Amino acid sequence: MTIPRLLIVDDDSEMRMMMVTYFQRHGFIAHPATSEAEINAHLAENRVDLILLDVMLADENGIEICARLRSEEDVPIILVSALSADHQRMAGYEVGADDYIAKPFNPELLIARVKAVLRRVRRSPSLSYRRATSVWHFGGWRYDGKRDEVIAPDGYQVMLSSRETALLKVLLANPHIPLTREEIAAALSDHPETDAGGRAIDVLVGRLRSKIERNPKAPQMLRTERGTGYVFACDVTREET
Amino acid sequence: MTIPRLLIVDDDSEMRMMMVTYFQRHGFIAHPATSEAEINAHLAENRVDLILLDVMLADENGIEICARLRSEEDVPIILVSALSADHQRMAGYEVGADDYIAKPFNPELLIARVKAVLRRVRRSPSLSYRRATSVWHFGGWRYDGKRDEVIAPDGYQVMLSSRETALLKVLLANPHIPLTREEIAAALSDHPETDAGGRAIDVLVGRLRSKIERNPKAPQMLRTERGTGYVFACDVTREET
DNA sequence: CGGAATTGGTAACAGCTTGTAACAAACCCG
DNA sequence: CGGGTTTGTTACAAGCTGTTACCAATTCCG
Repeated sequence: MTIPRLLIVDDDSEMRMMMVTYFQRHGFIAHPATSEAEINAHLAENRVDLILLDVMLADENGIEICARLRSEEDVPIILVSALSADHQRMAGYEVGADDYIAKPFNPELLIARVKAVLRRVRRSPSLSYRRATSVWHFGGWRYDGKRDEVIAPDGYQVMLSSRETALLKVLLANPHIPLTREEIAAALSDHPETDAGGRAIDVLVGRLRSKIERNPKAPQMLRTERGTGYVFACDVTREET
Repeated sequence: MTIPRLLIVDDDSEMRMMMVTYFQRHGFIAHPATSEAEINAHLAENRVDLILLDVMLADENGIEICARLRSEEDVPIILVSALSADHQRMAGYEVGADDYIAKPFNPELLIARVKAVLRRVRRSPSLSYRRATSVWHFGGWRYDGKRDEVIAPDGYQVMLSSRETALLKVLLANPHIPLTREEIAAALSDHPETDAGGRAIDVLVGRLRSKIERNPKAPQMLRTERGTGYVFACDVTREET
């Protein structure tokens, strides 16, 4: 676990430096900033784990800064403000702040809340924009969306019809999420109403099972959720390219 | 984006139902619970995105419950409490809560803070938190939550229906803890009120007994607690994988 | 202690959901 | 066109689940 890097944004120099030294003394890396320009300059050059942003800066508005940052970045932001009325807090949360802390604050509590946000952030892998890849792996199987090839764990290629392939793609896009027949039908077709009457999805599911399930009578991956629909109960990974 | 699923834990029935309906009216899926046993029972069977946990329950301590949940699970937790002193809030954050909200609270602000936590959580790959399924052992039996396989002590596989499996999971999540029929029904169903009338749970228990008890007439594991409900009187271990 | 009342067990049943074989229509491609 | 393939429909069988009814077990209470 690396040391968390904070950016402390406050235009009151005494408060700013007090916070910086306080966090440093508690094992954080903390840098000061006083304006949106400084935030941007710092972000351009440094990794930051969390921004502590005062809402009332000299002639800038922390809420607006937060909104602008959020429109581009996913950096966690905790707003700090002497304005503690509910509607002011709401405004902070509405522009995407992770927390809103009223001044004056208990320094220990501030650290606890910073840690709470970091804990949550650290658990989620950083969101990185990844080029869409077309090769999927699931339970030993491999599906190459570019060539439309489905390869079984034993290496043999399995031939799927176009409809079966389409169903597989829908399932791969929604692993572990129960899908109703209606949702599947809608995802498969530009004319969802076509499937209105009948059991088309059931039959389609059955046919796909017969090709990709080892024992179609006791499906491991393409499970039935009685009363709901079907779930693809299988971890899916997209191949890095 | 799927609808967020909340679990509202409060022992004051008026407050609990008020919150549940309020969240439902704002587009959330919300389920009530009153105790740690109910939380476990619900988590065993349902996806949950966030738990709103009252700190002062009848004879349980929300802080301790939070600590126990956190020691195993990564489900987001917001603590709610009438105790708003700094050291009490600190205690909440220290056991891993994502936020700590004082009662009485502004309902709109509560929703804003719930959304703030969910926003942060949603970056993670799996949309909804689901209790980690692994392999469970109990009295010589083995249940593989991933494959949904139940293996008897003699090595043979026993086929359970989906409802029977769901019941087994609830029991495994609460060994040695008496569960009322209502708690079981609530964990098994998205619409607890459906089971209102009848003996569905009794019959379900009977069917499960007939499959996993050596002598269903004198159940060793799935015991009846007359006047209360049922207990899973069996040590359960979760295999580390 | 004994009879009534309460509580739990379960067989039987009915309603509903799902699986799938069989058929027919549509489609594809030479 | 003409054969093979794919796909939706239908019909039936099988399975799942809640309800009811009845009986057994337990508890209550005079």
